[in-house]
Amino acid sequence: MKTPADSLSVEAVQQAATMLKCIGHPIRLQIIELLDKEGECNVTTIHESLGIEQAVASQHLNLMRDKGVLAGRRDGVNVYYRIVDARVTQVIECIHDHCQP
Amino acid sequence: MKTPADSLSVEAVQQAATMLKCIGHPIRLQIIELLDKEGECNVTTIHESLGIEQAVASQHLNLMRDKGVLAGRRDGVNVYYRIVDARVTQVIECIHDHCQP
DNA sequence: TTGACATATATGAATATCTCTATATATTGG
DNA sequence: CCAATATATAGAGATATTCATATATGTCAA
Repeated sequence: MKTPADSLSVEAVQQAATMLKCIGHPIRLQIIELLDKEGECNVTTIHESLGIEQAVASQHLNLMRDKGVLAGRRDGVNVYYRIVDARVTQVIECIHDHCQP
Repeated sequence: MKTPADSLSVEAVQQAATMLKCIGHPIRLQIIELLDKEGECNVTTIHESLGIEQAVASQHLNLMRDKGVLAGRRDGVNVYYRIVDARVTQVIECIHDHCQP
């Protein structure tokens, strides 16, 4: 049985919900998948890999960066994004473990 | 390094995104928390515990049931909801492990 | 059957999300 | 500086969410 200590605070629930909502979108989840696999990708790689418009990729990337899920690092003309929220990595691996056929 | 086998199919990504979006809402995540802790709850317990309108609780519960996250069982005048998507339980426990202060 | 209680649904308004097109900004090579 | 490439942003239209109010439905006891 669970104990009261297993409950998250209201703020923790809010934060967790924000993070989950952030990755709870097909395109964004695919981006997370790609970044989890590749470690780091620039915008062009992402939008070409997923077959989506560059602007759409950029918008989703900026959204996830604003929520603290991703971070971007500019290298010359490219911006490389990576996952910075460790919870996201954990959730993704959890899903890999439990969503495979 | 990851292998191609670590990637989810497009359908699996869609399914996973739907599930994550489902629990990526403060009220729904709190409901999940409660059900994970208590095992089963009726609508009144949920809406009173969370301090939300009965109709709102019912709406979120029906949404999650429609997405296959929850199931309800009627016992007389009450309907008891429980988590039926094992992935959700895993993700919640994962979040507990990584979101505590 | 009627009343009381629990749950579900309809509806609408406010707000948010999503994606497209077009354009702007940034960086570098020449 | 200029051209080329990469990335970001603005604006708008379509769609989806969210939550409140009101009402409907279901169950049981008397």
